[in-house]
Amino acid sequence: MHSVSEENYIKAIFHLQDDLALVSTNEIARRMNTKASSVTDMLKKLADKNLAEYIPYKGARLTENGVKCANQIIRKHRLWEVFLVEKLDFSWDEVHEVAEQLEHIQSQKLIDQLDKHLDYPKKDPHGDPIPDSNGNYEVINKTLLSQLKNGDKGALVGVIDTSSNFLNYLDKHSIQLGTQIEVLEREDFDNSFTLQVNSKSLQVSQLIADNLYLKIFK
Amino acid sequence: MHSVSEENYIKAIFHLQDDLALVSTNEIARRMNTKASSVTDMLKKLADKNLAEYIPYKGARLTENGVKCANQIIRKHRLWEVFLVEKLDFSWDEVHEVAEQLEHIQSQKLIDQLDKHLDYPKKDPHGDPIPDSNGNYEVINKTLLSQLKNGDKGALVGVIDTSSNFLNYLDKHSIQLGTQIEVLEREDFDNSFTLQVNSKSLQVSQLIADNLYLKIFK
DNA sequence: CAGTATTTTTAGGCAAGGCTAAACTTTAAT
DNA sequence: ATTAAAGTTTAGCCTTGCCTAAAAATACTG
Repeated sequence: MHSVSEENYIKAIFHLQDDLALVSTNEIARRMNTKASSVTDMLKKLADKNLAEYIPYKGARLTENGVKCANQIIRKHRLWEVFLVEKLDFSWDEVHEVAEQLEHIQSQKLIDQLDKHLDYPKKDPHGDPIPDSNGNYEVINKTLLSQLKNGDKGALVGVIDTSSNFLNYLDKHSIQLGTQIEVLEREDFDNSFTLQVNSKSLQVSQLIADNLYLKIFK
Repeated sequence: MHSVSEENYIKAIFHLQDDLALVSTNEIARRMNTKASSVTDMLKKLADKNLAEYIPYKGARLTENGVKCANQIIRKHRLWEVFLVEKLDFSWDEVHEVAEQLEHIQSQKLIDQLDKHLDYPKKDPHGDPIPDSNGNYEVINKTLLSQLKNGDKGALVGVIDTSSNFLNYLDKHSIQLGTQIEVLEREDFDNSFTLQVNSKSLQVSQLIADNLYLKIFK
């Protein structure tokens, strides 16, 4: 199989890549907290293993093989997150770090049985879809809060940032998956929003609006 | 914290050491499937970190610190084994390899919550005691089958070898924890035994008798 | 107790994965 | 079209953990 380091690079490229576009060395380095030179080394290795396509000075993208691999890692990560929240009473801001470790455990039976034990969940605690054992997952219909206009209304179905800082902020305002949110006013000057949430009005910055996914009510 | 490799050495020394006696470099190398020279390197490192006492050419033993550390690793290993058997329907011969990986996950909360989720088990699926979070565990009153005499009788409370090969052998003869075993006859020539198990008579070699722990009926 | 056998350590190397500094491409801007 | 800035790669070095071969220490044996 692949080393932990390889798996982490695969995951990073997967999350950064947007369809056909190449992901740059620097983008990967930023996301992984390493140096560009280390990324170059690894990209060569991933290319050798046919996990990524690498064009020097241009960037890299995962091969079909690499995508398959990424999906399995993400499946494991998200299943463990569900386990931690549902069975071990972790809160949604505590799971990421531990799941980062658990996702690298190698055992097909383990992950199959875990999936079954959790009753084949479709989403993780942050609303992200869990790939099945073939790598397929439900595409979730969602829109970034920052793209909404006055009067738009929806329910929270996902978050992008899964850091404790951000999730604690949401908890503080009793915002969780499913919470209904309405845009009362959008301030074009700084892209901040005035929202109606839990029967209260709440002022949020662009950064926050850029990290919340809603399912819009028509 | 300590690296995976360090943890594995600590565990190996712990299992090999018999109270005060020093464990030799070669013993450790054999158990870890590495070379003696690698062991020497690591013993120096463990000594530097005050996890082991190392006397060149003589051997090593864990310090109090090292023992504490070993107990925590063993606690994690055995709790995960219980989890795999009780919650994910693994059989007792399948758990070891996966638990070897899971025992290195670093998260105090994870292990505390897992313990709670499993309702604070006292023994793992092979009958071995699970240390509590302070490193204390119940001493189990047990005797090696190979030390019994004709007519002795008891119940299986533990196994030493946890390999699939051995555990499958036991499964084949429907021997599990709690199974009653009586020594019908001991053959002094080759230390083999004729046992009464599950209302049948069973011939076992010394190797097998050396891997079964019984609690003797008085 | 001398000599051999065994065990252990040392010395030197290798692979993975990271780093810095220098060299080289590409991009952007005059 | 040059040139400066930004991005990327190369070269060389480091650490961890492992290895082999040789040297050193200890243990055994007659």
